[in-house]
Amino acid sequence: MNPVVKQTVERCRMAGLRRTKALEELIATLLEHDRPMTLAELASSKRLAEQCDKATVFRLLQRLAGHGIIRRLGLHERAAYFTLLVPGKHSDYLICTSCGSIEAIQAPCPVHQLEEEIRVKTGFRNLYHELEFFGVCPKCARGERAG
Amino acid sequence: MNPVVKQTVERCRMAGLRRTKALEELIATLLEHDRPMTLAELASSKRLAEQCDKATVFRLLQRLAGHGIIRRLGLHERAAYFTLLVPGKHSDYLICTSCGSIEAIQAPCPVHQLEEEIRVKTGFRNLYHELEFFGVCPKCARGERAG
DNA sequence: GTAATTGCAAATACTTTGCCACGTA
DNA sequence: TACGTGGCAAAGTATTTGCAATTAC
Repeated sequence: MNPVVKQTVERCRMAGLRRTKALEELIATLLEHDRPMTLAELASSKRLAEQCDKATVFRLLQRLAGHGIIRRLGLHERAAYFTLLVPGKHSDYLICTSCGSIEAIQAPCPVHQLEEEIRVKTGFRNLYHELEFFGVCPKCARGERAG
Repeated sequence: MNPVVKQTVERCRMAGLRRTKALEELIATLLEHDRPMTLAELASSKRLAEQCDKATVFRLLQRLAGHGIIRRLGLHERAAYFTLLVPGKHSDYLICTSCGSIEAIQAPCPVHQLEEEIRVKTGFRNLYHELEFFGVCPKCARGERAG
């Protein structure tokens, strides 16, 4: 099993969750796609479609989000997106408003200092941020895909 | 009439939209609240509740977003949020995950340079970003409001 | 006069829950 | 054994659309 999957399942165990097949497949699926995914995408993905019901995936996502193992994101679509939180790793995203493609941005995030200032000035706890860039990708701009 | 409302309605007219009472009230409502609002909030706000149907507000929001007068935001809630785009003004937001309060952040946005790099490297068109900070506000942390 | 806009009601889309069966610890 | 989990189906919430009537230009 992929070491990050193993490590994440271990975090789930620490948090008091039971080690089920569905849990492992969900984490593996999120990890191998390496981008935020919707409930519908997850529930119909190869690993999970055969494994369990959509309601189960939903409840798993809820539990994992509650324990800080995954995070729920907005991203403008009607459906919510979920992304695996790997300790020490932070991602911002670049999203095409035409075809809906989503990719993680590699560049170092320029927001940490502002985040620190906000933490100090406002007294907010458990502060984190989300940064997304939206635009029309070159393919869509060329008309290769309709939007 | 508030000059920003007037100016924004004028932009709508330029874009080919008709000047209706509902349009003016919608823009005035968004402006006076000065924070992103949901369709439900807007449709039930004092100015709009008496003015028109929720479907009308929905379609107005759609049209305005299509013409770049307002923008649709994610913000983690199930409902979509909408914010007025005033030329030359950019806001990032600080959101309490416990009570749901939303406030605009005054500090200059630290993302412009990265945005420029992304524009150049990826060839994305019409690029813009959204930056939100989430956390638990001091009131909620003190237990004044349940979460 | 003509096309955009609106209201009402019905249809969708996505999420969330109830209840009882099942599996992990 | 006990309690977290899972399946199925039904309910809930927010969005989106059809169509005939109305209104801005």
